[in-house]
Amino acid sequence: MKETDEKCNCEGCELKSLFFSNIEAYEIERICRIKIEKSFKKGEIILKEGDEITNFIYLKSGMVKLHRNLSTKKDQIINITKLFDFISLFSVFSETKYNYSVSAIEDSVTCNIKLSEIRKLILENGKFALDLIQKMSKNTDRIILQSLELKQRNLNGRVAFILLYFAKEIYNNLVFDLPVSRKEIGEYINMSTENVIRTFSEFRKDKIINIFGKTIEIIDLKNLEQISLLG
Amino acid sequence: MKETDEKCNCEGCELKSLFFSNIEAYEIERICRIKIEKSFKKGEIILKEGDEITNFIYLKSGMVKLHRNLSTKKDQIINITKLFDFISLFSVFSETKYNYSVSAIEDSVTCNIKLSEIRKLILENGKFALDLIQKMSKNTDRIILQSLELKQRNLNGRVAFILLYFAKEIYNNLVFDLPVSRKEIGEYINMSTENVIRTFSEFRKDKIINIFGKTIEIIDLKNLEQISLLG
DNA sequence: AAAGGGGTATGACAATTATCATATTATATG
DNA sequence: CATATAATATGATAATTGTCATACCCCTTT
Repeated sequence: MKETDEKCNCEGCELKSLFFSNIEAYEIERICRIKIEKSFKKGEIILKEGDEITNFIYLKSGMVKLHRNLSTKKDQIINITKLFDFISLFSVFSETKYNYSVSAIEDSVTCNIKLSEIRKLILENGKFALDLIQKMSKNTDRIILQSLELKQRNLNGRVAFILLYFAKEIYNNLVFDLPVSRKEIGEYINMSTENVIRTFSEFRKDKIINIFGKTIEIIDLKNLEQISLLG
Repeated sequence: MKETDEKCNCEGCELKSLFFSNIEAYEIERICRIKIEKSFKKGEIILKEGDEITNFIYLKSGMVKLHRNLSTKKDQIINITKLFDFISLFSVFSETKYNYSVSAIEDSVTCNIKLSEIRKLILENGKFALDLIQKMSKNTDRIILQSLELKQRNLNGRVAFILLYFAKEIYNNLVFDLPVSRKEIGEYINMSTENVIRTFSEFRKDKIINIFGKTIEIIDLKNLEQISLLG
């Protein structure tokens, strides 16, 4: 992990709309001084279950997984998410310690702002508060709904669903590189590694997808959507 | 459903702390005028998937289930919750229409405040905004974590978990009346009705619980906790 | 070059869970 | 009060899913 303490270069940041469109110039100045950018290499842990919650963190670039430990050998993945998402997501305003971890699954950059500063902004700036509530709601909604969608499906349906999630929501492309191993996909959609691999193979045999290592190509979108719908 | 338009009688309401402790007297007056209390009989629908989101709703008394329709015959229960919970919970600030329904599983009373008024309060009153964010976070956190806990467990574990949820979180008692049918429990913890019944029977045979119709008595708490932990 | 580890892959088998059938009891409704 | 309907209950069986074993490949480390 590397801290960059450069000058405020948030012009390119999409979250500017949240943090800056409603904020007076002098407030921007303050946020700029106090925000800390951190870089993480693929595989590095951004925050760990049990860590004190002191900062409001969002993902400026890269991709991360939210996960929690079930036992020495087993992990449960809560969400895989990309650009401009809040990653210190839930719990931030309701707990003192994280009950989940966040790890970089690609080289990532986070922007960190002291929670106390965010609290101050909420107290002082109603427009900011309202925007923040909306952004946070979108995020938690997404997690809840995805979890509900996944758990009603059988194995085929779950694999189809998650492939479509990667293609449509994450990569916006029918060809993409899986950012995680088959094992991690299993931890995400709640099935054994072997069955993830097996289902991939079946989809390949049925000419629904092509597989080249981590690279997936969806070749029969309609069929995959149907499996996700019915499965 | 019955609307009661009586004078402001919110003194006994626990949510007063949220709505009133941070609000000036004239604001209280306004909220009082605009809030609408509604009563629902057991089984009545409080709000329906697809309804326009116009009000901020919380449960003043009774018990409700949040659920969504999967097909003509199948329902998925998202959460069962009681006194003083937000029930127009997620989506309120991020969608225009509800993507879930809420039904009364006991006679219930809701308090309804126009969303526009809540928005106004957020904009004008930072302390209120911060409290609201915390309350909402607690609620969505609870749903996400319960969902994660449930889906890692096998059937025995899930049934044990949900019985403990009722005993500890909802009724605060080792003896309680199930507020829902076995079918609904299955929809909640994602298993077939038959297996819910079967698991209940097994727990009874193993002298972990007693069953008298809807009444459940936990007689071997330690064992049930162990099953919930390991299952 | 050898050894070890993790990821991918596949088959065989075991365990879990759902479904179907049927019966009984409760509850609602005319 | 009778009758339909839903809820509870249990057994038998089928379908789904997980586990174990094995193999291969691709790294990294020694």
